[in-house]
Amino acid sequence: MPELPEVESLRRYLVREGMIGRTFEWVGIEDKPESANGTGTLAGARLVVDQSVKSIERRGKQLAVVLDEFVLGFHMGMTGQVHILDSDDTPARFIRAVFNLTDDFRIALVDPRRWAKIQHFESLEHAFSGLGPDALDPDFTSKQFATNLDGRTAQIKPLLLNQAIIAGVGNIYADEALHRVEISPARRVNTISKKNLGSLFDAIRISLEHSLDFILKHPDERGRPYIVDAYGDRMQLHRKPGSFCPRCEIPLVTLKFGGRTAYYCGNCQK
DNA sequence: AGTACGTCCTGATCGC
DNA sequence: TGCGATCAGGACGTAC
Repeated sequence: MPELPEVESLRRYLVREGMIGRTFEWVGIEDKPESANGTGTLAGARLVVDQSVKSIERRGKQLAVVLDEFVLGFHMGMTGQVHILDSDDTPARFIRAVFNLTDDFRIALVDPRRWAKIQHFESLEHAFSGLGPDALDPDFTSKQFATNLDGRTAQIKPLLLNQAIIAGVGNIYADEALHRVEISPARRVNTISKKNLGSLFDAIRISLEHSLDFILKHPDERGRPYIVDAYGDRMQLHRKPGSFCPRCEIPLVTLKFGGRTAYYCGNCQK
Protein backbone atom coordinates (compact mmCIF):
# COMPACT_ATOMS: atom_id res chain seq x y z
CA MET A 1 0.00 0.00 0.00
CA PRO A 2 2.30 2.76 1.11
CA GLU A 3 4.91 4.31 -1.10
CA LEU A 4 6.79 7.53 -0.46
CA PRO A 5 3.82 9.96 -0.42
CA GLU A 6 1.80 7.75 1.90
CA VAL A 7 4.65 7.29 4.36
CA GLU A 8 5.53 10.99 4.26
CA SER A 9 1.92 11.98 4.93
CA LEU A 10 1.92 9.55 7.86
CA ARG A 11 5.16 11.07 9.18
CA ARG A 12 3.73 14.57 9.05
CA TYR A 13 0.51 13.39 10.67
CA LEU A 14 2.35 11.87 13.63
CA VAL A 15 4.44 15.04 14.03
CA ARG A 16 1.43 17.33 13.74
CA GLU A 17 -0.57 15.33 16.28
CA GLY A 18 2.19 15.77 18.81
CA MET A 19 4.09 12.49 19.00
CA ILE A 20 7.46 14.23 19.36
CA GLY A 21 8.48 14.72 22.97
CA ARG A 22 6.17 12.04 24.31
CA THR A 23 7.42 8.95 26.11
CA PHE A 24 6.42 5.35 25.45
CA GLU A 25 4.76 3.95 28.57
CA TRP A 26 3.31 0.64 27.46
CA VAL A 27 3.47 -1.66 24.45
CA GLY A 28 1.16 -4.48 23.45
CA ILE A 29 2.09 -6.89 20.71
CA GLU A 30 -0.12 -9.59 19.28
CA ASP A 31 0.61 -13.01 20.61
CA LYS A 32 1.71 -14.82 17.51
CA PRO A 33 4.96 -16.55 16.67
CA GLU A 34 7.19 -14.56 14.39
CA SER A 35 9.09 -16.33 11.66
CA ALA A 36 12.48 -15.08 10.59
CA ASN A 37 11.75 -14.49 6.96
CA GLY A 38 8.57 -13.48 5.28
CA THR A 39 6.47 -12.36 8.18
CA GLY A 40 7.48 -8.94 9.34
CA THR A 41 9.09 -8.78 12.72
CA LEU A 42 7.68 -6.61 15.48
CA ALA A 43 10.60 -7.34 17.81
CA GLY A 44 11.76 -3.74 18.02
CA ALA A 45 8.47 -2.73 19.57
CA ARG A 46 9.27 -4.59 22.79
CA LEU A 47 12.15 -2.29 23.61
CA VAL A 48 10.66 1.18 23.59
CA VAL A 49 9.16 1.59 27.06
CA ASP A 50 10.62 4.66 28.81
CA GLN A 51 12.08 5.98 25.56
CA SER A 52 11.04 9.46 24.41
CA VAL A 53 10.51 10.53 20.83
CA LYS A 54 13.10 13.04 19.65
CA SER A 55 12.12 13.23 15.99
CA ILE A 56 10.44 11.29 13.21
CA GLU A 57 12.38 10.85 9.99
CA ARG A 58 11.87 9.11 6.69
CA ARG A 59 13.85 7.88 3.74
CA GLY A 60 11.95 6.26 0.95
CA LYS A 61 9.32 4.07 2.52
CA GLN A 62 11.24 3.60 5.74
CA LEU A 63 9.93 5.55 8.72
CA ALA A 64 12.33 6.09 11.63
CA VAL A 65 11.25 7.21 15.08
CA VAL A 66 14.35 8.61 16.76
CA LEU A 67 14.35 7.82 20.48
CA ASP A 68 16.68 8.71 23.35
CA GLU A 69 18.91 5.69 22.93
CA PHE A 70 18.06 4.11 19.60
CA VAL A 71 15.86 4.32 16.54
CA LEU A 72 12.61 2.47 16.03
CA GLY A 73 12.05 1.68 12.38
CA PHE A 74 8.57 1.27 10.94
CA HIS A 75 8.14 -0.28 7.53
CA MET A 76 4.57 -0.75 6.34
CA GLY A 77 5.18 -3.53 3.87
CA MET A 78 2.24 -3.93 1.58
CA THR A 79 -0.71 -3.47 3.89
CA GLY A 80 0.59 -1.78 7.04
CA GLN A 81 -0.89 1.39 8.49
CA VAL A 82 -0.35 3.38 11.65
CA HIS A 83 -3.43 4.75 13.36
CA ILE A 84 -3.66 7.21 16.20
CA LEU A 85 -6.35 5.76 18.45
CA ASP A 86 -9.08 7.88 19.97
CA SER A 87 -10.69 6.67 23.18
CA ASP A 88 -14.04 6.34 21.42
CA ASP A 89 -12.64 4.36 18.51
CA THR A 90 -14.02 0.97 17.82
CA PRO A 91 -10.94 -1.23 17.65
CA ALA A 92 -9.69 -1.69 14.12
CA ARG A 93 -9.33 -5.16 12.72
CA PHE A 94 -5.83 -6.54 12.22
CA ILE A 95 -4.13 -4.59 15.00
CA ARG A 96 -0.64 -6.10 15.47
CA ALA A 97 0.83 -3.70 18.02
CA VAL A 98 -0.41 -0.89 20.26
CA PHE A 99 1.74 1.81 21.86
CA ASN A 100 0.63 3.98 24.77
CA LEU A 101 2.58 7.20 25.13
CA THR A 102 2.28 9.97 27.68
CA ASP A 103 -0.97 11.95 27.93
CA ASP A 104 -3.09 9.16 26.45
CA PHE A 105 -1.44 9.39 23.05
CA ARG A 106 -1.98 5.95 21.54
CA ILE A 107 -0.98 4.54 18.21
CA ALA A 108 -1.55 1.17 16.61
CA LEU A 109 0.09 -0.78 13.83
CA VAL A 110 -2.66 -2.24 11.68
CA ASP A 111 -1.56 -4.81 9.14
CA PRO A 112 -3.75 -7.55 7.66
CA ARG A 113 -0.95 -9.21 5.75
CA ARG A 114 1.68 -9.15 8.49
CA TRP A 115 4.49 -7.90 6.32
CA ALA A 116 5.03 -4.66 8.22
CA LYS A 117 8.15 -4.45 10.38
CA ILE A 118 8.98 -2.64 13.59
CA GLN A 119 12.71 -2.89 14.11
CA HIS A 120 15.39 -1.71 16.49
CA PHE A 121 18.27 0.22 14.91
CA GLU A 122 21.33 1.66 16.63
CA SER A 123 21.08 4.89 14.67
CA LEU A 124 19.40 6.63 11.76
CA GLU A 125 22.30 5.58 9.60
CA HIS A 126 21.55 1.96 10.42
CA ALA A 127 17.83 2.42 9.83
CA PHE A 128 18.48 3.79 6.36
CA SER A 129 21.37 1.53 5.39
CA GLY A 130 20.87 -0.13 2.05
CA LEU A 131 18.58 2.62 0.83
CA GLY A 132 19.60 4.89 -1.99
CA PRO A 133 18.75 8.58 -1.99
CA ASP A 134 15.22 9.54 -1.16
CA ALA A 135 13.34 10.25 -4.37
CA LEU A 136 12.32 13.72 -3.13
CA ASP A 137 15.64 14.64 -1.52
CA PRO A 138 16.53 18.06 -3.01
CA ASP A 139 20.20 17.02 -3.10
CA PHE A 140 19.38 13.99 -5.25
CA THR A 141 19.93 15.02 -8.87
CA SER A 142 18.99 13.46 -12.17
CA LYS A 143 22.72 13.14 -12.80
CA GLN A 144 23.13 10.96 -9.75
CA PHE A 145 20.03 9.00 -10.75
CA ALA A 146 21.68 8.24 -14.09
CA THR A 147 24.92 7.33 -12.32
CA ASN A 148 23.05 4.89 -10.08
CA LEU A 149 21.76 3.16 -13.23
CA ASP A 150 25.13 3.14 -14.94
CA GLY A 151 26.23 -0.27 -16.18
CA ARG A 152 22.78 -1.76 -15.68
CA THR A 153 21.11 -3.69 -18.45
CA ALA A 154 17.88 -4.79 -16.82
CA GLN A 155 14.43 -3.58 -17.79
CA ILE A 156 13.61 -0.19 -16.35
CA LYS A 157 10.54 -1.18 -14.35
CA PRO A 158 12.18 -3.51 -11.83
CA LEU A 159 15.10 -1.09 -11.50
CA LEU A 160 12.72 1.67 -10.41
CA LEU A 161 11.50 -0.63 -7.65
CA ASN A 162 15.06 -1.15 -6.42
CA GLN A 163 15.25 0.94 -3.25
CA ALA A 164 19.05 1.12 -3.42
CA ILE A 165 18.82 3.03 -6.70
CA ILE A 166 16.02 5.41 -5.74
CA ALA A 167 14.18 5.11 -2.44
CA GLY A 168 10.44 5.54 -2.24
CA VAL A 169 9.17 4.39 -5.62
CA GLY A 170 6.80 1.43 -5.64
CA ASN A 171 4.79 -0.37 -8.24
CA ILE A 172 2.17 2.28 -8.92
CA TYR A 173 4.38 5.35 -9.02
CA ALA A 174 6.83 3.50 -11.26
CA ASP A 175 4.03 2.82 -13.73
CA GLU A 176 2.77 6.38 -13.40
CA ALA A 177 6.16 7.95 -14.09
CA LEU A 178 6.92 5.65 -17.04
CA HIS A 179 3.60 6.54 -18.57
CA ARG A 180 4.25 10.26 -18.17
CA VAL A 181 7.46 10.03 -20.20
CA GLU A 182 6.17 7.46 -22.69
CA ILE A 183 8.76 4.82 -21.83
CA SER A 184 7.80 1.16 -21.82
CA PRO A 185 8.36 -0.67 -18.54
CA ALA A 186 10.15 -3.35 -20.56
CA ARG A 187 12.76 -0.98 -22.01
CA ARG A 188 16.32 -1.94 -21.16
CA VAL A 189 17.77 0.90 -19.14
CA ASN A 190 20.96 0.99 -21.21
CA THR A 191 18.88 1.85 -24.29
CA ILE A 192 17.38 4.96 -22.70
CA SER A 193 19.17 8.22 -23.48
CA LYS A 194 20.60 10.37 -20.70
CA LYS A 195 18.10 13.05 -21.64
CA ASN A 196 15.17 10.67 -21.30
CA LEU A 197 16.51 9.34 -18.03
CA GLY A 198 16.46 12.93 -16.82
CA SER A 199 12.87 13.27 -17.94
CA LEU A 200 12.00 10.05 -16.16
CA PHE A 201 13.63 11.33 -12.97
CA ASP A 202 11.57 14.52 -13.22
CA ALA A 203 8.41 12.49 -13.86
CA ILE A 204 9.01 10.36 -10.78
CA ARG A 205 9.27 13.49 -8.66
CA ILE A 206 6.23 15.10 -10.23
CA SER A 207 4.17 11.96 -9.65
CA LEU A 208 5.27 11.66 -6.02
CA GLU A 209 4.85 15.37 -5.26
CA HIS A 210 1.47 15.51 -6.92
CA SER A 211 0.27 12.56 -4.89
CA LEU A 212 1.66 13.89 -1.61
CA ASP A 213 0.01 17.23 -2.30
CA PHE A 214 -3.28 15.49 -3.02
CA ILE A 215 -3.13 13.46 0.18
CA LEU A 216 -2.34 16.52 2.29
CA LYS A 217 -5.26 18.43 0.77
CA HIS A 218 -7.74 15.58 1.21
CA PRO A 219 -7.63 14.40 4.80
CA ASP A 220 -10.54 12.42 6.13
CA GLU A 221 -13.17 13.97 8.39
CA ARG A 222 -10.88 13.66 11.41
CA GLY A 223 -7.88 15.22 9.74
CA ARG A 224 -6.05 11.98 9.14
CA PRO A 225 -4.12 11.48 5.93
CA TYR A 226 -6.14 9.45 3.51
CA ILE A 227 -3.68 6.62 3.10
CA VAL A 228 -6.07 3.75 2.56
CA ASP A 229 -6.46 2.81 -1.08
CA ALA A 230 -7.93 5.49 -3.30
CA TYR A 231 -4.83 5.55 -5.45
CA GLY A 232 -7.02 6.03 -8.47
CA ASP A 233 -8.04 9.57 -7.64
CA ARG A 234 -4.51 10.90 -7.58
CA MET A 235 -3.13 8.97 -10.55
CA GLN A 236 -3.28 9.63 -14.24
CA LEU A 237 -2.90 5.95 -14.90
CA HIS A 238 -5.65 3.83 -13.44
CA ARG A 239 -4.24 0.40 -12.84
CA LYS A 240 -7.26 -1.73 -13.46
CA PRO A 241 -8.17 -4.23 -16.12
CA GLY A 242 -9.96 -2.35 -18.86
CA SER A 243 -8.43 1.02 -18.00
CA PHE A 244 -7.61 3.33 -20.88
CA CYS A 245 -4.53 5.31 -21.72
CA PRO A 246 -5.45 8.96 -21.05
CA ARG A 247 -3.43 10.01 -24.10
CA CYS A 248 -4.30 7.37 -26.67
CA GLU A 249 -7.68 6.37 -25.25
CA ILE A 250 -6.97 2.71 -25.91
CA PRO A 251 -6.96 -0.06 -23.31
CA LEU A 252 -3.82 -0.44 -21.25
CA VAL A 253 -1.94 -3.70 -21.36
CA THR A 254 -0.07 -5.51 -18.61
CA LEU A 255 3.26 -7.21 -18.19
CA LYS A 256 4.63 -9.18 -15.26
CA PHE A 257 8.04 -8.50 -13.81
CA GLY A 258 8.74 -11.17 -11.26
CA GLY A 259 5.22 -11.24 -9.97
CA ARG A 260 4.65 -7.50 -10.07
CA THR A 261 2.14 -6.29 -12.62
CA ALA A 262 2.99 -3.30 -14.80
CA TYR A 263 0.19 -1.41 -16.50
CA TYR A 264 1.18 0.58 -19.54
CA CYS A 265 0.05 1.81 -22.94
CA GLY A 266 1.36 -0.39 -25.72
CA ASN A 267 0.90 2.47 -28.17
CA CYS A 268 2.63 5.52 -26.72
CA GLN A 269 5.08 3.94 -24.31
CA LYS A 270 8.12 2.86 -26.31
C1' DA B 1 27.61 -8.26 -9.37
C1' DG B 2 23.48 -8.16 -11.70
C1' DT B 3 19.33 -10.40 -13.16
C1' DA B 4 15.18 -13.10 -12.86
C1' DC B 5 12.49 -15.41 -10.25
C1' DG B 6 9.93 -17.45 -6.15
C1' DT B 7 8.29 -16.75 -1.47
C1' DC B 8 6.58 -14.80 2.85
C1' DC B 9 0.95 -14.05 4.65
C1' DT B 10 -3.94 -13.20 4.54
C1' DG B 11 -8.00 -10.58 2.89
C1' DA B 12 -10.80 -9.11 -1.02
C1' DT B 13 -12.68 -10.06 -5.31
C1' DC B 14 -14.17 -12.59 -9.27
C1' DG B 15 -15.96 -16.50 -11.90
C1' DC B 16 -18.24 -20.65 -11.90
C1' DT C 1 -24.78 -18.43 -1.30
C1' DG C 2 -20.57 -21.17 -1.60
C1' DC C 3 -16.11 -22.20 -2.95
C1' DG C 4 -11.78 -22.25 -5.31
C1' DA C 5 -8.63 -19.47 -8.04
C1' DT C 6 -6.47 -15.29 -8.52
C1' DC C 7 -4.72 -10.98 -7.25
C1' DA C 8 -2.54 -7.29 -4.07
C1' DG C 9 0.53 -0.76 -3.52
C1' DG C 10 7.02 -4.67 -0.68
C1' DA C 11 11.22 -6.68 0.13
C1' DC C 12 13.92 -10.34 0.53
C1' DG C 13 16.58 -14.91 -0.54
C1' DT C 14 18.28 -17.93 -3.94
C1' DA C 15 20.15 -19.73 -8.19
C1' DC C 16 22.22 -18.87 -12.17
